[in-house]
Amino acid sequence: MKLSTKGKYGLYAMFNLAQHAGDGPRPLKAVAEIGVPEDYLEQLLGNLRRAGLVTTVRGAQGGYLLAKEPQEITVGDIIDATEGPLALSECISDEGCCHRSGQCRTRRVWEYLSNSINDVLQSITLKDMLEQERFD
Amino acid sequence: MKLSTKGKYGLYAMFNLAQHAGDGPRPLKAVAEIGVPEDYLEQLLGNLRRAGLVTTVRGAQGGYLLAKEPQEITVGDIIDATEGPLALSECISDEGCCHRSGQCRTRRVWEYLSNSINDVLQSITLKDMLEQERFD
DNA sequence: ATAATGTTGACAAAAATAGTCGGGTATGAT
DNA sequence: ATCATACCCGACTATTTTTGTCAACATTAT
Repeated sequence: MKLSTKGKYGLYAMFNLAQHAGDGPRPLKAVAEIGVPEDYLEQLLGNLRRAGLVTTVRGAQGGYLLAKEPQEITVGDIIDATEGPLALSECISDEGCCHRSGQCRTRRVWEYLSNSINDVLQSITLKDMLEQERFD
Repeated sequence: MKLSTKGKYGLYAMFNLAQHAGDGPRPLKAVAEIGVPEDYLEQLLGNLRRAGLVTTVRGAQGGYLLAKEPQEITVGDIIDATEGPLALSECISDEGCCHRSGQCRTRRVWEYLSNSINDVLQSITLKDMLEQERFD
């Protein structure tokens, strides 16, 4: 069970934007300093834009901006936008998977785990990362 | 971010063994009633055996048995054995990944998240699933 | 012996990941 | 106007992971 690079790169990129919030639109080239191929990063930022986490300014002097304040953007939001929703089992999103004996008894476990993990992911914001006061 | 079928099938299989604990060794054919190809399930049970979660009896009348009491086996143990350890970022297991600017600041986040998620996974045992009293 | 059963390693199809590329569109600067 | 800077979008490809399948072997109850 691991994260793909999409979620990781997505967080790097968003953190980079957070660090430079207030500097005006930040072009892709600049964000790519986190060490991700530009063409690939562009796709990820596209997903983040469609998720409402960044806004863009097109044309010269354009670039990417956080769409909200850092304290309003959580790690969970970013993972969601770049990796797709957390789905420990398709039983949670899909219906009609419980036709075999014994499996329904595990469904509530997936649900409980998903909710718990989402809570954790939602509990950290970009602002927390900027301040870095937490994380025991 | 999702679980592969390995973890899911692994939990199904372990829950199946838990339900039939006390019946003696349960052959692969019987466990496969959870709806998983026998040849594939065999590999997963092999991993669960090497992780010390099941024991086996070879030969006729043989089969698989839980290696411990249901309350001593957690969902986290099973996911670990079948999917490999939770690794949100290779920065946690590997060293030497923090040579680019800004990335180290995210490392502690991965660590915090990993620990939190592991806690959740470790908090549910097979006994909990058998009794099914929890899971709000 | 023989049939039932677990063990092992190699192989392969399918899907997901991780990019790459080429052409578009918008816009500030000149 | 035009040009350079940037974002936008869809298609393509290589690599890796997942999800099996298979064949040969080892062990043991009967």
